Amino acid sequence: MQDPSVRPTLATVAKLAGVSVASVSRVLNGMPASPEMESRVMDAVTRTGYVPDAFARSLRARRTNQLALAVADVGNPVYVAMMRSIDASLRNTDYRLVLHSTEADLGAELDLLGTMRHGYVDGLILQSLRVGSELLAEITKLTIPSVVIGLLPEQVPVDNVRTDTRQGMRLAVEHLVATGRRRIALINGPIDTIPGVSRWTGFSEAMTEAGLDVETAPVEQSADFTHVAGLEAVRRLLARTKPGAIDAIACSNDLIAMGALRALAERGLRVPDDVAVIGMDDTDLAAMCNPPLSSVSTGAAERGATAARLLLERIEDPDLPPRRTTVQPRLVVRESTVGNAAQTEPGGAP
Amino acid sequence: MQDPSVRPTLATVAKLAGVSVASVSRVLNGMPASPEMESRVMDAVTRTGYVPDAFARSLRARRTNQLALAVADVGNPVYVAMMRSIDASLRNTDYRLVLHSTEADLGAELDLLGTMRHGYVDGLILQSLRVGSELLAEITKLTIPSVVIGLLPEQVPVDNVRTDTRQGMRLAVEHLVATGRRRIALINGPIDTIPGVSRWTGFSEAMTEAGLDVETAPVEQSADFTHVAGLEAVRRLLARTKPGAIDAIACSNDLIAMGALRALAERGLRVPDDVAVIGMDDTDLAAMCNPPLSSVSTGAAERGATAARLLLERIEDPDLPPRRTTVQPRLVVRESTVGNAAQTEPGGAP
DNA sequence: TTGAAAGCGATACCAC
DNA sequence: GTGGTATCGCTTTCAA
Repeated sequence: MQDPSVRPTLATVAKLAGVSVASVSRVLNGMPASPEMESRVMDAVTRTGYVPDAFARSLRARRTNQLALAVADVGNPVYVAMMRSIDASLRNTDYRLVLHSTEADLGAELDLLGTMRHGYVDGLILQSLRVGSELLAEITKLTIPSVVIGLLPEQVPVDNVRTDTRQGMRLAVEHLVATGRRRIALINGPIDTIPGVSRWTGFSEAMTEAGLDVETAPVEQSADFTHVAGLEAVRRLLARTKPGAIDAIACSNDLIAMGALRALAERGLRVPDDVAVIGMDDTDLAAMCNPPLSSVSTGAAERGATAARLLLERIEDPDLPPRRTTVQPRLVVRESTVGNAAQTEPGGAP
Repeated sequence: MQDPSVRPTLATVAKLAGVSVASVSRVLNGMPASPEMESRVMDAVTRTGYVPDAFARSLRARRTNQLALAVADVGNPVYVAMMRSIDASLRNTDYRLVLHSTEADLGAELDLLGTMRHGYVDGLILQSLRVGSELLAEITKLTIPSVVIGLLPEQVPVDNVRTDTRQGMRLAVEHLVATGRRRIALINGPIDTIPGVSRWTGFSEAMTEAGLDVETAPVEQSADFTHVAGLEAVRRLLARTKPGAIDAIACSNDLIAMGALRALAERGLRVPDDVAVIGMDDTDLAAMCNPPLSSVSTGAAERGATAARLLLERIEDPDLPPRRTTVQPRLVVRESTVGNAAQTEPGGAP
């Protein structure tokens, strides 16, 4: 072992082995070399405790071995699930993951896209709730491979992973109808967001197809997609409707659904006996609820894994045409809609 | 604007401005320069759209502007809270966060510590459940500034952030006793882990001090700290004890407590009327439970923020003596122990 | 104040 | 197969 206070470099190793730095580099990168050379180099490497410097290598090789992941909120279970599966997808590659939380703030997102130009990552996965024209402009200007998770307009030439929440909400309502519910309420998120609109559309379509009147259906808007806002929305809903007027609540996501479970309990209503509740996203929370929450999976993990795959493919071949992947929602039945439910019941698009 | 396909470098800017690269570098780094020089450079910079290359700068400056964060499980709400607050702490610095999930696997942790030697980060925050001798050996060998979140032996000269879960469990039991409970059960995690031992110790101490018999107290071990394992453990507990034999359950964490809420509901037992339940960690989940879960906060966010601060300080001054910070647990009362509880009730060490 | 030039540590090209 | 060396993009002496 050498003096540990100064980090050994290729030159250190080369000198000790009595060979050139070029040879050391070659051996270390698995290029052809004589057995004699190999053993001398490897010996010197272990004796010096040499480890290549990531940045020097990157500077030369024009490759950082880093990918950036930007999520709206590192605290939200849906995004956590995505992160997790992206992390898992990268485990057998030599990419590191640089994490950015944008707090769903446009300014932060724009900033982030700007910093990409410093070239500290080989690619970017951007998860964004609302992709407006401003953001879009920056995204298309990006010079590094990138994948957007979220709803991108059709013509944008950027790899995109999305999920069909309109269809997801239809699955939810169809399930409620199939299990005998007729007085179905919707707790939607803000209607001025893309997710809000598509959920509303799905609800409306499914209700109509079931021969139920959407016009008179109780619909309440939650201030946002959080538990607290959901709880308050359901309280309002229950306050303004007659007892028994509602026998099911379709919620825009699991957090809101948890609020619903709570609000119903406060009123002494039993789930699912009096009122069925279904959520959306099928986060880890759903299985942990009391009672366990039926939910429509929006495939967060699958979306994450797909995004990772698309990104790696594009890095491999930047000339690939832009690709668009849609993850189909899937119904997961638990006890909040069916008392003695099977653990899981497959569902999905026809 | 230049040809966008080739990234402008300092040389590009220098040529356009008709000055030397050294001058451009100086201006860009805010070193003294004539106003004339400044305007010429800045003009050329905007015209070329120049942005410095992160890796080239790092290679030269011996500073990566990156910190590594290794957590046992990016899916666990406690670690998510830590991540979040670390991320927030770094927001106003120019450090990026490289995320690693070790899956609580020793091999993965050792691997990770090894990769640190590639020098791609300026510092490391390592959160680990069980710091054994093997891991410890590697940690002390680390040549970069690092902070460990978790229980480190006293003599280890590494910055350490910890929480006193023994005291935390005492707070939980004292609260149960203070609210009239006497037949208190403990659902502990694996007793062969550090957290498992300290929770048991705290439980035992508090019970004894309250004049309750620990020997006969119902204690069940959960296979791990997850919801499913907790649910099963509580089912076992209820199966082997007489109805009414238990009027409170202290749980080793919130996930287990959620399992308890569910298991009690399955038996038709009311919370808190029949049985009080208290969790630990005070994760986001606690407030979302039905009923909302009393919990002992182990200050995940605070621990994260502290770790970040310690790390930045050490990077600033590597000669600082090793520091050890303990975050005191804090009781948070919700409805699972007290029917009509105040939202939060301050508590803590004497 | 400004410019020339020497590295930082690794890779890859070009002779031998 | 091996060694010398230019180069990646930037910072930082050292002179002028």
